[in-house]
Amino acid sequence: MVTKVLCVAEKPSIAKAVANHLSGNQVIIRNVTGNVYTKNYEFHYNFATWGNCDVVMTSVAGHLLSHDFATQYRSWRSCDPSALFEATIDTFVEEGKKAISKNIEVQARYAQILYIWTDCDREGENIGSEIRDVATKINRRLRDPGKTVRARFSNIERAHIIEAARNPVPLDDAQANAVASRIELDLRIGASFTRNLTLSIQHMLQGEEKRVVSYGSCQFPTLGFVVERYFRVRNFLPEPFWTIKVMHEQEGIKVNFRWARNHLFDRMVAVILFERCLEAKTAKVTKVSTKPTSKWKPLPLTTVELQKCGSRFLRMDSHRVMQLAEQLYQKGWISYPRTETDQFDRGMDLRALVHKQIQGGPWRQFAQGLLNGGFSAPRNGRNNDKAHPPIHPVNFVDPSVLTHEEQRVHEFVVRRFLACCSQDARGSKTEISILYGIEMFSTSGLVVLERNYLDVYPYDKWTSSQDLPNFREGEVFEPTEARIQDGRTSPPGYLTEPELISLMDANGIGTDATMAEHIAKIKERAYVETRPRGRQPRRDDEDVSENEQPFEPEPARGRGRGRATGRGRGGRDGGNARDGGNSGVQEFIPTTLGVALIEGYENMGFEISLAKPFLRKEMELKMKAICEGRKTSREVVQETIDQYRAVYARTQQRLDVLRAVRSPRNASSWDILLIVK
DNA sequence: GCAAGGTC
Repeated sequence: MVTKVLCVAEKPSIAKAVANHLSGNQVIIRNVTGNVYTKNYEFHYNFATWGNCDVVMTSVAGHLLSHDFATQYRSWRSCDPSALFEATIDTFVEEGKKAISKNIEVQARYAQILYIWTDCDREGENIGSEIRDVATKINRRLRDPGKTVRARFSNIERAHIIEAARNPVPLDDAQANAVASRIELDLRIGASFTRNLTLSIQHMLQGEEKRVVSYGSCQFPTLGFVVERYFRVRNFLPEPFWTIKVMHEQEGIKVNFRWARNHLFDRMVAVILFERCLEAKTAKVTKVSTKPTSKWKPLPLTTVELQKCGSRFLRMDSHRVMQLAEQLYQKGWISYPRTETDQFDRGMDLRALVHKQIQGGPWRQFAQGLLNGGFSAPRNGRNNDKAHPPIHPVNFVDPSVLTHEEQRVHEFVVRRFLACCSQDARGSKTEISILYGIEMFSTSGLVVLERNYLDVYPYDKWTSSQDLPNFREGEVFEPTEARIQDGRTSPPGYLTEPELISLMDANGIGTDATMAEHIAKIKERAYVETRPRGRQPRRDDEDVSENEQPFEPEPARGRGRGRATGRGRGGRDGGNARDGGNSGVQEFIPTTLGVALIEGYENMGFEISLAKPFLRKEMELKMKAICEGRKTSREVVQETIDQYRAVYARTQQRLDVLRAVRSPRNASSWDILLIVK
């Protein structure tokens, strides 16, 4: 008898791709009643493990099961919110997922093998266990050893998929359990704190009665970043500094030289050094060098990068960018938009993808140029989620069939991809150093020789500077002008969306798919407000000379106070230098309520601060411990709940004080701030 | 009315 194998992927696109590879196009496609996205692919396949099989390949759409408190706890006033720490949690299939789960049941009934093809990450392992739960309920034999397996795959390239089909492995229950703990903790802690905060504070807030004051393990650290920057701006103390400016005019060109010491915070010292320069009268050219330089093309596009670029270049918030990318993906124009991978797989035929783009669009000729010899393999970044390639166009679409907003995101994706397949920009950089007294000064100039990728990627700026006059090494001249100039350090700017995303990314707050949602959530909750950043006034500590090339300028805003440098950024990208041209990008300012919440929890004196990103990191460590068998999921849930109970109790005390002291009528968010402090 | 994580 032929073995029946039921394969289930995490999403329809994977089911389709895998079915295509395994079936050799001998496939029957059936619709699934009640869900327009899910399809069943029926074909034959000779598995190394089970021989010739009848295969049904289908998919779920993310998690199949939902979790919520038992019905008696659902109403907000049904119980004390702290009861949710131990309330019964029901697991069920939500209405919208019933058709998919029914399909699994029907297909699993006579299957001998359940073959899970979810993404190879923790969530995927958990989704796999949900699929197994549904299938084994109908068909208990699938619980027997070796009857439920999963595929290990890291991309959907043909040879790789066939290799994965050859080597099924067991589902990793430890990983699935780790996620189960995460789900339970987020639900219990989020719901209990949210109900408690809302029911205690709501009536004191102006505006709508229905305002929710929520706590979430991702919302709060996100808000925390905004508040922290806010205070860094507010508490900033400008510090005076002094610098020496040297200008020399040669061949009719005015050249400004930068002091090697940049600036000093001690006026006396600066004046003494300046006087020594004047005493020397002449300056001597110590170095003239001209070297080739290049500006690297961008890395393949990840979700986080797409969101940051959306804010910077398209003036769209990250949430909107993701919505549009999702639409473009579903219409089949771009690849899967949720990816951490910034490396293209070797097996991918990138030239074929470039070829599709010669059909039209303003990038048509550039794409043709790549095919005519301009092509260069993309750079490899450091990240690979082993599930999805970088975001790239998969088909040509006439821009006129897209909405205006779709067009802009699509154009960015296409241009980014073509830039990746192009060559670095090349230039020539000249550096001139002089010794004036015993002080060093320098200037530099740039000539762009080959624009290459820049021609298709207008989001990067790299332009030739003014020509430098000829200086000879050893040449001595009397500078046209030398003066001492004072200035003050200026505060960093409020947090921008690209910066916030970088911080979340670096601290593991949210995932590529959810970061934008957390940001949208804290706006919706009125914890923060956004406004377009106006053009920053030119800072006086900014050494912008006319012949300075814009290549790798000093970090944008917020150069610190000399010793205590700058802001706490931990991102890979932490304040990309390209921020230079981003007037109009949104900046985040916390509301009084947002500040009150963070301050309130920060000042509680616990070793765990709900506002800081450590908690999420700790959660990550605990999940790892479960995965490696060092802890059980029960232990982790129990000890974490105990920690939060302590914080909850303390919160409760303060909220009680707050309620007692103020009558609802004349209280304001400021009162909350004062009292929780 | 609540979280965060998948996904359409």
